[in-house]
Amino acid sequence: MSAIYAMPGHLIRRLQQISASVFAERMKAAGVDLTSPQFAALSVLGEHDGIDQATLAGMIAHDRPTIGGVVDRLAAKGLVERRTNPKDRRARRLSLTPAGQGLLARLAPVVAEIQTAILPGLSEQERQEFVRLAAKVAEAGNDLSRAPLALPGRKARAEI
Amino acid sequence: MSAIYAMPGHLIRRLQQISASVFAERMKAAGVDLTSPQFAALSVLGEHDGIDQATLAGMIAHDRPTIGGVVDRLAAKGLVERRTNPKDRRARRLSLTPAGQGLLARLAPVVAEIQTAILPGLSEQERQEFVRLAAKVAEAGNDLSRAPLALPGRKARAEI
DNA sequence: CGCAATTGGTAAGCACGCTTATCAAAAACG
DNA sequence: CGTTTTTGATAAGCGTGCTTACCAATTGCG
Repeated sequence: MSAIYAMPGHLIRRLQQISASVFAERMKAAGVDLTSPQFAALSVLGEHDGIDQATLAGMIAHDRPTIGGVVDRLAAKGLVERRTNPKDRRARRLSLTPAGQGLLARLAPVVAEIQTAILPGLSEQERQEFVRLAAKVAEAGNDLSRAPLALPGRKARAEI
Repeated sequence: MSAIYAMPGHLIRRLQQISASVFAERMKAAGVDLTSPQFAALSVLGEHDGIDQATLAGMIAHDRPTIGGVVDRLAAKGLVERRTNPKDRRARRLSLTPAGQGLLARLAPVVAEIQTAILPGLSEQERQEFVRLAAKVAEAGNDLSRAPLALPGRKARAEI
């Protein structure tokens, strides 16, 4: 047995792989063509209408170029609209189209189910413990990641 | 606060992001140009000389096309050699070059350090618990992933 | 006010990580 | 023995996720 199998780095990659597979499979079963970053973007936009791409990137912990591509594809599917902000002509304000809102509502139960399917083999208690530990690492390690989570401050939120 | 922040799927992605960043940064600090899948491949090859690409893919839980690219890059760096297996002319037998062996040995302490740095904010006990739970999920969910871990059977190992 | 530094967005490029498809070779089968 | 099935590798294509670099717009500061 190679040493890598007990390494957290390898295990995390495997979990990400399992998580992505489960997500893709369930979405396909629901007849929806959406990847998990696309869903994350949709979900945040559902709660924060009108934010720009850089803010969205910060809220789902991605870099700007990656989010640009994700939004491209969401826009191509007619789920998201991009409008130039007249107050800041660099920025693109994003909002869900009616189709995007409808899809998001329809997906709520599907995504809820996915969250338990993602952690197979664990008891309910273990699952909670896993989430607790993972959240702790995500918070402590936020600044170590290349694209840290950046929630907008109160002022920025008010300006939307 | 959006609902996504408590979802295991999102947390796992964040952990993977942190893990990849830490790995990249430490490798760079060590003056080594190697990504984490490249290291995983190198590590398995160090213990299983002469396996073919499909076997390697199974042992690090990747699909064959991905491993093909990883091996391409390792070969380009002069760390791995690819030879056609005369007994099965479809297969490419892989082995480390002396440079590959040397690098692998040099990296052992670096990689050991990385494993604790990957899980910041946890006590030693919590880290062990995290690894235990993650390993449990990885095992239970193996068949859910698109590229399950596939360790060669005793017979296949003997044939190498 | 005017210039410097910052910020939003995108382009180009690279490495995964997966899909489907294709080819050649080997194995399994009747 | 021949045919079908499986298997190893690769090609092409798509979607992240990141880097550096660049432009344009805005902000901060003297």
